[in-house]
Amino acid sequence: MVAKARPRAPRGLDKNAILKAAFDLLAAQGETGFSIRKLGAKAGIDPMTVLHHFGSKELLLRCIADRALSTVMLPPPSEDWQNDLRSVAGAYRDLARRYPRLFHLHFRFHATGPADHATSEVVYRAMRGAGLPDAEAAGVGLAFYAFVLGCGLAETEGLMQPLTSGEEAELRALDSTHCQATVALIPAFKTLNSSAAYAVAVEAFIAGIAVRGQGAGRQAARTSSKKIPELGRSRAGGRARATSAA
Amino acid sequence: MVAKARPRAPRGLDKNAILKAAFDLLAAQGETGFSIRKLGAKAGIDPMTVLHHFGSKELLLRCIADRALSTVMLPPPSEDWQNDLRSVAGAYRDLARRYPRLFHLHFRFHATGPADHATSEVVYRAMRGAGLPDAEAAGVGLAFYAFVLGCGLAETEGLMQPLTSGEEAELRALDSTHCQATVALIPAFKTLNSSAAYAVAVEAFIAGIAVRGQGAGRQAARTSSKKIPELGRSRAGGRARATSAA
DNA sequence: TAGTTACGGTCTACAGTGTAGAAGTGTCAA
DNA sequence: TTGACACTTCTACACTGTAGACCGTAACTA
Repeated sequence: MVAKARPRAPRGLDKNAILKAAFDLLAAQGETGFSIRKLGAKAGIDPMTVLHHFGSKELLLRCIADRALSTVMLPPPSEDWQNDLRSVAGAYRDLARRYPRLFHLHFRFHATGPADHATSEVVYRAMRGAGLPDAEAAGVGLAFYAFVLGCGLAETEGLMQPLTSGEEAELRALDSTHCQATVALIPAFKTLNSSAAYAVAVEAFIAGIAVRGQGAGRQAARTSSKKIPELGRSRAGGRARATSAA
Repeated sequence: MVAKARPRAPRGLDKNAILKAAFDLLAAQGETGFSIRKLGAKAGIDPMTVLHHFGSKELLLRCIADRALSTVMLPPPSEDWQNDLRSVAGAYRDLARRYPRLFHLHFRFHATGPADHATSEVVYRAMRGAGLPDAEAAGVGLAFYAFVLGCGLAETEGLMQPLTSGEEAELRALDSTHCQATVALIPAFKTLNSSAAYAVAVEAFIAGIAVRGQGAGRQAARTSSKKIPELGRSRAGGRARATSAA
């Protein structure tokens, strides 16, 4: 019994080193392959040391998400609100592609920390720059954020990938009278370019915000669109039916 | 030893009854409070019976997601593609609000089963109806789907809720020179109406798609917007800087 | 009718999880 | 020297998903 392998004494491992190890492990293995015990083994410390520093696994994950967010690079806001929105969208797409295994955390732990505030400031500034009234700028800004997060998550989850042969077979087996458009787009799905799709969708959203802002700026809106709802979803036209097939 | 409490014999519990119990448990407790053992206890069966029918917890969750999706009611596609998109957006928002504890599953297990195909057919049909070329219709259709899912998830995760007093204090503590727009919007955040925000964002996206479709229909586009990128994100203007504060 | 097979259901056991509580070890101030 | 304190580790508990063996019943075959 010469010496205990791990004396119970301070070892100079600061919180940041543990966080870095946790970040790397999660980024590499994903959430299913991530556990406090595995982290301890990888970092060469007792699992309970991790909890002593971070309180719980939940709080540790929150710190990891914050750390990922802090790597987001964003040019300073300019006079061109449209380009500012493109920058935000591009930065978050970058984030999703750099850390696909942990991007989903940004949905769970949103809007905590200064990194997020700097980004959202750009978004809200853009919404006002587009001419939206404050009452709409707040909501549409959040929706733009949700759009960007949703697209990033869709990409990390494989929704934006080109069709595999197995999926193609599944689509071809669909009733071509009821799924005419889906079947017609199969070639497009096979050659899907997620970067292009993302860019076009962002452009569309920005163009729509511009339309909305111009309308609000000139008059009471209600010029270009038949109706601009103030509340609730429109469910007009057609009897509702279940989408599930027989 | 009169009788074993649970004879190992068929008990008439079909897969569907187990699925219903699982659905209810997950919808009520959320994923953290959901386990095979708890489900077994609630349904009065052995936990292994669940696995015998569903193979694994993962596959069971997939079935639960499919079941939720099959409750989506959607009017049949009409001649008005804009209204069709509103219907899809409204139906998914409904879904998120009805089952907030399990909505996130639709990101993990996307596009499996006939229910989803019926919905996405409406989306792709709308994209073509808007005048988008097939190469764009596929990607923008998926992005619209990601947008809808993202907004739904944002709502279930609390991102779209009115500001609490604690969050308000946090925002007020921000540097008002760097976060001018954010601070200015605090009153709007306090009275945020998520239904209205959702509706306005959907209108904006639809309007943007209409603009894009008209441009593509008439000429080569490049009329209303300075540039319409074909690929990649634009990162023009300004030196990049980290958004994390000192 | 007897034998076989297939299936539904259960039991046990294993390797793993997060974390509460206690205890050891070092550093620094009083 | 004596506390107080922060850091680290150990032990233990309640819980998880699930592999593999086992049992009962029903249906089919010879």
